[in-house]
Amino acid sequence: MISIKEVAEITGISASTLRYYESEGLLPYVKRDEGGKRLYDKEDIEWVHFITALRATGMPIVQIREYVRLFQEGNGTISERKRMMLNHKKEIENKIKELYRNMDKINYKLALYDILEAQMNHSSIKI
Amino acid sequence: MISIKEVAEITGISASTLRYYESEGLLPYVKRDEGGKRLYDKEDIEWVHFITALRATGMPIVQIREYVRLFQEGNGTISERKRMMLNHKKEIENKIKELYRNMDKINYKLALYDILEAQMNHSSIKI
DNA sequence: TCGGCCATTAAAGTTAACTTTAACTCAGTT
DNA sequence: AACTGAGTTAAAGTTAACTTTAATGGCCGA
Repeated sequence: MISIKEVAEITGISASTLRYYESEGLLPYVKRDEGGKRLYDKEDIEWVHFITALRATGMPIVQIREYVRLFQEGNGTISERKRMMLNHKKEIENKIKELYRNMDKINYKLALYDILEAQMNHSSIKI
Repeated sequence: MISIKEVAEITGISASTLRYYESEGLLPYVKRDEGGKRLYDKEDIEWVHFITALRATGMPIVQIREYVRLFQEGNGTISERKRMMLNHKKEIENKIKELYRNMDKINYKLALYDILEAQMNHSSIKI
């Protein structure tokens, strides 16, 4: 059972963001000590890591909250949760494809710069 | 020379966003007709497409503005512009790598769901 | 000349995801 | 007893990138 500060250090998510995530229903059941301070166990940390992966891939907080809600409902929601993850995986794949497509345009620009520079060298013009 | 509405239709960027981009210095030298209405030529449309690629890959508007500023300065800034594009390309590559890394975590979750579902089928529990 | 459509600007509003602040408490140290 | 450091909450603030609104005007066909 570790403090919020330690979780922040381990996960790279700031203490205030951890509190914010909790207030948004992304981290239910975080325990407290006698003084009311948050205590995180190993499972909580794993969960923070997973949430971070969902966030880093663009899943909005409302959707993560919905996922957590389904999780709390129990095994009856497994197929729905699986469907959510499959959908999200497709979105990530699309995002990657779009990044590649747009990177092509930047590569094209870079190729033009190579030609421009070559021309300038050829005509002895210094940039 | 086409209207803002047509450019919006062609590029998928709304007219208000096109005006916003212009006000932010991303689209300099857009001409006007006698009535003060914007007129876009082929080059402008290409530029909108390129800006869109930069935006879609996460380049912030301030940085695009800086790129445009260098472009307007002329050929003396070619190496700097090329450097910017190379940097941005690296950022996109990193972004893609991070997406793959995080997708792995989602794939792991999906594998767990497969196991869970298999177990439930085996024990004749219906979800 | 009227309605409809398209345009203009400046300014205000929106949205998501945090972050910061203010006021307070509590535990341990000197 | 005072200080330090970490925690708490609720509320306000921030940021980027747009979007919407309000007030205005030109043009064109019926």
